[in-house]
Amino acid sequence: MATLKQVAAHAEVSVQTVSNALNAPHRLRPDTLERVNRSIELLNYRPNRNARSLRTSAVELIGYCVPNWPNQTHLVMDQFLHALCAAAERTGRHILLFTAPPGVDGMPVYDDLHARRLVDGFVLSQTETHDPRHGWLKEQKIPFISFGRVWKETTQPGPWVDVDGAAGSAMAVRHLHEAGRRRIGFLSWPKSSGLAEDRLGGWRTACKELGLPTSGLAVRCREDGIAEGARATAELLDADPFLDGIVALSDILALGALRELGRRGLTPGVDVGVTGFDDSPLADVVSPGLTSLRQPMDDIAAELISILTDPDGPPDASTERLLHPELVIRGSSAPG
Amino acid sequence: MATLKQVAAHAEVSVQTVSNALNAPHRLRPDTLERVNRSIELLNYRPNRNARSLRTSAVELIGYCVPNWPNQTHLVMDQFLHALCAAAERTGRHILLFTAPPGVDGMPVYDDLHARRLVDGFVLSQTETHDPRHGWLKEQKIPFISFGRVWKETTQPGPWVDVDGAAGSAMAVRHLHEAGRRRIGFLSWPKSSGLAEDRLGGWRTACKELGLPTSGLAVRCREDGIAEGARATAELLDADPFLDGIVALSDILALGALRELGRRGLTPGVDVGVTGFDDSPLADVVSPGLTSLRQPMDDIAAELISILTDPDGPPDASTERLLHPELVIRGSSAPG
DNA sequence: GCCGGTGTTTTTAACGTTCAAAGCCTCGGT
DNA sequence: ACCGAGGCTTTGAACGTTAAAAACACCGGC
Repeated sequence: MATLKQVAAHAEVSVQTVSNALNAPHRLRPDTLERVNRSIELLNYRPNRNARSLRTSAVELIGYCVPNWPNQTHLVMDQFLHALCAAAERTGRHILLFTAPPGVDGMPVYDDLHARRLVDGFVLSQTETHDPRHGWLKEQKIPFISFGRVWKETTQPGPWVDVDGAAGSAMAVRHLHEAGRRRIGFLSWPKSSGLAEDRLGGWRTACKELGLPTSGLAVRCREDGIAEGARATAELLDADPFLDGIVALSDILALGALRELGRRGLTPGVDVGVTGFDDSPLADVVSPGLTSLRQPMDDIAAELISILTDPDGPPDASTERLLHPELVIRGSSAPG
Repeated sequence: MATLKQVAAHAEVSVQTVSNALNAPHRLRPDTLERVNRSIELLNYRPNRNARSLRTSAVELIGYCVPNWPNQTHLVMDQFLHALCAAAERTGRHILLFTAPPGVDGMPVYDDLHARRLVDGFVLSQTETHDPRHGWLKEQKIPFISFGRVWKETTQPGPWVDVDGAAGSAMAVRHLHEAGRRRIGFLSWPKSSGLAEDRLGGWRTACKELGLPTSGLAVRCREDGIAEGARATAELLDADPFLDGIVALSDILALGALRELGRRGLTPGVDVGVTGFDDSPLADVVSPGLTSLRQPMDDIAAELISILTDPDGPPDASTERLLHPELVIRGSSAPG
């Protein structure tokens, strides 16, 4: 394994000159640069990242805690991780995975990773209502960025990137309206979820703008499951037989809706238009395909990395970015 | 950020003594150890991993290439990653994620990560038939371990951990047989897939052992999709109206089977028993639940890490571990 | 011929840790 | 009292890199 010293000897320059050839090539005379580069090439030199990090005290690694909540399905996690990695690599960085207990119990793990210089900062996701990690990291002055808002106002939430759920619901409503739907229901979660309130609000606003009814058309599911989605759909249909559209808070709930419609002999996309959220692999795999709101993962990841690694303004200055989802139309909302 | 030097000054010992307190405590007199530990605690000292790695040339990081094959769904990737992280952490290591082009085009990326000392070795997954990575890494003497066999014999495949697909299929067949099924079909993939041939072989062997017919009961699907699974199921049912069991190579194909059964008015679990593979989130989410063969992720991960980080015998000595899947029984194979 | 300036290269000194070897006790045996 | 052995601790050097400062070479102006 070649070192700077060996390259320097080969090119007959000092060690520092080789270092400069890599980090500040403009400082070298063109012919020297050329000669050094030839030696680098010839000896197949690669800088030792540990030595560099020791000197500069920056490891170019970003920590991400891989979530493990068995009750909540992470259907788009692989998409997210791939996008995050790719974005990090575009800035010469990488993602370091770790596990930690949820909530405040996990804080020692974050602290340790940072204190031992395994990472420069963190990307958080699965942000909870009142997520304690934000305040804690901020206090420790550990750089971080959150995918997802901290919904209830803690003391100074810290920087985040999120997708505009209200806008997404509104897009779904307008799409169904254009397809002729006039009585559009909404499958929601318990009130405690900020994400749910956001998406529900978008549905309500859009319906009002279009002159559509909302009263009695929103049902809250107890959890994110197919069975709950089906139950809630049954409840909606029992209360209003003329229901012809359903906007669901998640793909899973939407699948429940599809199932209940099928059970009643109604055809999704023909009798009732259905949309989900997040465009998980499920959406493309059921029949008819599920119309869903895709999270722009590449943009999200790029924003996360860009804010976290911004050399000036530390991300401490509460940066906030709200991105728009994209409606992916499949058979569940439009026949054919 | 406290350093060894500061701790040493505080405890009134030399730097090396503090280092020993951490790495070889038996070398210290009990009272010295106690005093040093108090100083460490008091100053909240954490060793700087970069400095340590520079000195010892081991980074305690394991590279894992996050796959990105849009055509193939990675429904259990989050389970795998969590298990892998946890297993790595149990040995004081972490997982570093990266992206790379598939096949031999990605090799420079692996090479670079290793040469620059960002990782000590690699965990490979999504191993392909004739996967070029094994030979290449072996040649470069870069430590690696593969999740999944290299099916066609390349020159010296290298160490791997895998799940016994044949045993899994056989378990599924025996389970269906116990439930009274006597004509059990198999949904497969093209012959080129080693994984498919493995699982298909297990079905055939088990059927023969139990005296069940196999001729004409295996269908090959062109790809891993719901539609293909449904088509193949239709083909099976058209050819043999008395078919009462289906072992599918994947959960996705099994979902296709469920769909086709429903279309024909047949009830999964009652009229025809269906099983899938991998126990993806899908299996728990459809109705009836899909009986499926769970991959023992924690064991897999533990084996991967243990072989890769084995201090004696380098994993170069072709180590091979074949683990058993576990049958998770749900409504698709047994009524109730 | 000397001066200051500009552009290029080298020297020196770290970054925080561990390894190898040397040093210093203390103690039992002669 | 002296020696050698063991247990514990310190010393010195190194891992490979970069920042800062110093040195050098060249040039145009006076």
